[in-house]
Amino acid sequence: MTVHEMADVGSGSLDPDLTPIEQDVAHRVGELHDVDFAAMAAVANVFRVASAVRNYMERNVLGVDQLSFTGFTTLFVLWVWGDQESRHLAEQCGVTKGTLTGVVTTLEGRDLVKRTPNPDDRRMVVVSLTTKGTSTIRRLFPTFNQHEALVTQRLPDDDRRSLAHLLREVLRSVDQLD
Amino acid sequence: MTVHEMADVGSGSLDPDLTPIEQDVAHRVGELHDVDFAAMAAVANVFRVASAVRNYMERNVLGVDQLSFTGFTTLFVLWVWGDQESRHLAEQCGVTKGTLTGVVTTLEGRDLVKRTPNPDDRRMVVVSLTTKGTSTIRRLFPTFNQHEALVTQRLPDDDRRSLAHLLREVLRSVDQLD
DNA sequence: CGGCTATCGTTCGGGGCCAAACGATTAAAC
DNA sequence: GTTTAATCGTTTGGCCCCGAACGATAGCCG
Repeated sequence: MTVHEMADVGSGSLDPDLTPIEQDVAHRVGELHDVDFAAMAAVANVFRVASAVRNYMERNVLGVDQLSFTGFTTLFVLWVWGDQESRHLAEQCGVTKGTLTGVVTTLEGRDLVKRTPNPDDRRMVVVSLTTKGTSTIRRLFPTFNQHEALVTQRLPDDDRRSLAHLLREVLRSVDQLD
Repeated sequence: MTVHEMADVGSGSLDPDLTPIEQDVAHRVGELHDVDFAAMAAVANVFRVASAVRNYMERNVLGVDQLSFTGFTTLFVLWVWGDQESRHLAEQCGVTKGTLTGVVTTLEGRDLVKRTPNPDDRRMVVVSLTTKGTSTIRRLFPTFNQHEALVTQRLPDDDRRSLAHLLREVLRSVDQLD
């Protein structure tokens, strides 16, 4: 249903689940025709949640270790998959290789990861966890996961799985477009 | 169900909906006890989707106008709610006021918004759309919304609304924690 | 009135982020 | 065997992002 169609039903028919912000948007954008309001709400809330959770995690979990969210992700990827060449590490962290260079340099300066040139192909560099990096991610991950549970505490377990499932479908939609 | 409990059922019982990445994580993190896998998958996928959609939009919709995602958001907020004092604008855009200063400066340099000092209280600055800014957001928003529909094209309308609803609950969970 | 106190927007430092250009290295083509 | 092309990680320039510190302004209260 578009906003226009929704307006036809009467302004009192606004979905009460909408946040106050969304209700404003529904009213003001209503002047346009053919607005896909469901898609707009879904996408907008993905960004709101990502921003809120990212800030929450950096403040309450990662801040004490001076770690950025991407820095944490990098440690986690290396912990789960083991040593990685830079381009693979960048891809799994969801950043470009140029960005990863900076992130790895930061982590290397704190002795959490190390670079090792590949002798067989001198273009490549292997990134791996140091002892300090390993102990850091092993200590941090359980806490991080507990807070993942907290930021989704209003959702029963089935809803958490539904949320993950719906997001995977969006991911597949985007992949189809490239 | 934790990963540990899931492992008890047998490794062949992994949810087939999981992406290959998630299946790896489930196996490797299985050494730990009490991992809330549903929460982990939900949160991780929020970030994957946010990153993928943000990059997609900046490349395919906003790139031609040299607009960042936050720049677009700023124009949209001003368009929907009208002129805003900086602190309100920052809050609705989901960034700090320090960040907004830079974003507004960038937009001002491209003649999309303008700053007006408030004569009644000279601490405040009102940000408003220029004529060029108004025409830009009016031209851009319909295209943006069409691509919001595209990146969620694998979801029927009911699922889009469910997704938005579940995300709102996460937002409320985070708000309760502060 | 004059000194607190709060709040405004800006500035600063340190990172994260991308696209494009780059040098180094390897592989392919002839 | 030398030229050509592809791929690696890094660098660069420009912007976004945050938290903390700052100067300017306004309101309170003795």
